[in-house]
Amino acid sequence: MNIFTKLKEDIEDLLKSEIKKGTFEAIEEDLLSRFSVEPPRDASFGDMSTNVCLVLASRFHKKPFEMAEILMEKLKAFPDIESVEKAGAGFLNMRMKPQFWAKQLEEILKEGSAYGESFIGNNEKVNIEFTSANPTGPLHVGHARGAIFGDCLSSLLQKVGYDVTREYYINDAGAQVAKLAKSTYLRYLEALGEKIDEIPEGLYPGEYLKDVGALIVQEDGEKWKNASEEEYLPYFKKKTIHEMMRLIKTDLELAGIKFDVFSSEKKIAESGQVDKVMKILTDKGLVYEGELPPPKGLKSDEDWEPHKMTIFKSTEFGDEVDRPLKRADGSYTYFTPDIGYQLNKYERGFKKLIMVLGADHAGYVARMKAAVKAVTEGKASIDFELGQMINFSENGVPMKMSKRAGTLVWFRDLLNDVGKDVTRFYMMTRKNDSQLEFDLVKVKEQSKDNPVFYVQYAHARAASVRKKAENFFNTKADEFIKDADLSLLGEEEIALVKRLATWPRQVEMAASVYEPHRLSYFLYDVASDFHSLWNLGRTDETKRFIDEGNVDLTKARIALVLGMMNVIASGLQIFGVTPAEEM
RNA sequence: GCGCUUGUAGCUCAGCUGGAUAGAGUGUCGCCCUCCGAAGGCGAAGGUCGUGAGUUCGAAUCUCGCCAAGCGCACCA
Repeated sequence: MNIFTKLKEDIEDLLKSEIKKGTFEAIEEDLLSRFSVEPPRDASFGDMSTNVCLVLASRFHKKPFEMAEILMEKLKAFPDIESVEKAGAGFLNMRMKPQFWAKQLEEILKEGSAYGESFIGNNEKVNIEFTSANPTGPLHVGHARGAIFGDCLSSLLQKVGYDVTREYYINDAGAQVAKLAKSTYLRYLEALGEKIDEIPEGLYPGEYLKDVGALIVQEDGEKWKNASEEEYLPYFKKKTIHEMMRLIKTDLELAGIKFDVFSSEKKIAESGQVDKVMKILTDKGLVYEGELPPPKGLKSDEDWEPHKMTIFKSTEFGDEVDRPLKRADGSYTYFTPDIGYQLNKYERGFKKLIMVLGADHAGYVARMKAAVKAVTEGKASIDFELGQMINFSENGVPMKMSKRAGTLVWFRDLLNDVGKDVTRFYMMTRKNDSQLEFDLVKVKEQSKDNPVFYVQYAHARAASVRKKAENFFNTKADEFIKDADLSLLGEEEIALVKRLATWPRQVEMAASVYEPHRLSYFLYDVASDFHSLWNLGRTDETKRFIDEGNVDLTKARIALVLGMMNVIASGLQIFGVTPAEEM
């Protein structure tokens, strides 16, 4: 439960009843919710703060401080509120009673790592498409960010009550696939002992295709040796795609990512989806035959020959220029099947679509938004989350990556080197759309400037305290904290409870802006509070979590420790990171 | 030339979708272990929030101009 939302609702109810009593003038109902209840910037102001008087006083034809006077008295009567103060230009700052915080801790303990879940998503279906790397080889580090971000965003939206489908689009149709299959064929011949020259320009030279070639030899022997391209191509396409997807799925598994749906471009196209798109757009009068102007970035010395093609009037839906659906030779551009795919999602019941892409696909956004609007009559919306690139370095030395130079690092190499948990958490320490520095050496450092470590360390340390307490009480912690008297907790300890109690709000806020990275900062703060508390016990033995001379206080403190572990676990769960029991 | 993203402490970055005195880490300086995990804690110093205007009770946050960086701008996906 989000305690801020709860208090806001209570204040709204209060306003309504005071309007009834005639304290305030009647105003439109929807205005009554246009204020906020938030934690104050400075904790010394109180626990919760509202701008309700600033926002609404003028509507009631009152001055903010006048309205504040009136509300103060009413709020003081709330059972959980200890005191109310006016501040600034008309803020109301409230302090909650200690029992209130004790109740929050009880709830955290009851809910475990489920704490922070909510229903604001209302079980709405959301389709999140991410990764969707072409099945031409294993995932490389360039896919890492999108894959992890997409997965974490999915978990985050699930946490707040959306019905999330993680989806991967397999580009298994088109010219690239034929090139891929031809490359495999060369490797097949090679595996049969034939001498092949260098893989020709335009084909795929990747080593991993050798395995596919060898596999086909193993299964089919010389069956395809003298086959014509026409004969071998369909099988080699299918086989190679299948094997490449196996590699990709292995990589994903290593990263802790599990997709719900893999959609095949080929299958969707074969179902007539592309023709359907043409028909819908044509029927709406959004298609014409014509020529497009030369691209804006064209340098004057480059050639540009206009062709007559079939074009979608995407400018009617906010795009910069109209986009071609069919080339001059009548074949479809990549764009048309893609529209068909988005329509397919809509037909499967998704009205909320999210696509996670690299920033280099930014040009794709406007046209696809336009297309989705057109083809679903505005009933579905598609949001794009563009991830900026990662600059990889090793001890400060930038790593150059290129396929040609063969220095490209595979995603699996990254995962094996740095570890799944560290990689995932570290990706969540930056906003998706800002550039990320990823130093393969620094992310493994075990110090507090590494948030991954710092948060895990707090959890491991807490686990160690729990273990020690369990030895002391000779029972499981869950048992002996049952009769803990949480009112015994001191001010510093309550401060941590207060932070933990804002967790549901943090999750909701992060979810509402699709920014899971915010949670990493919150977890860092929780860890920091915990480490501080710990250190109080260094100089003052009575402040240790386990005070053998004070059994009751020890129980209450261990309850707090477990509560903190729950919140860290709840957050790490969203990130797909396993909380460390020891390090 | 146009579009998108970004610009906050020396460095790396947060900043709660317009709120109160702009925050962390790192680096620099000072302090705290006869051990519940010092892999940590406490404190000092450090900012004209790129820049110029505008919107209003109130702007790092919204609008516009300018400057700078990254990415993109074909019938390639």
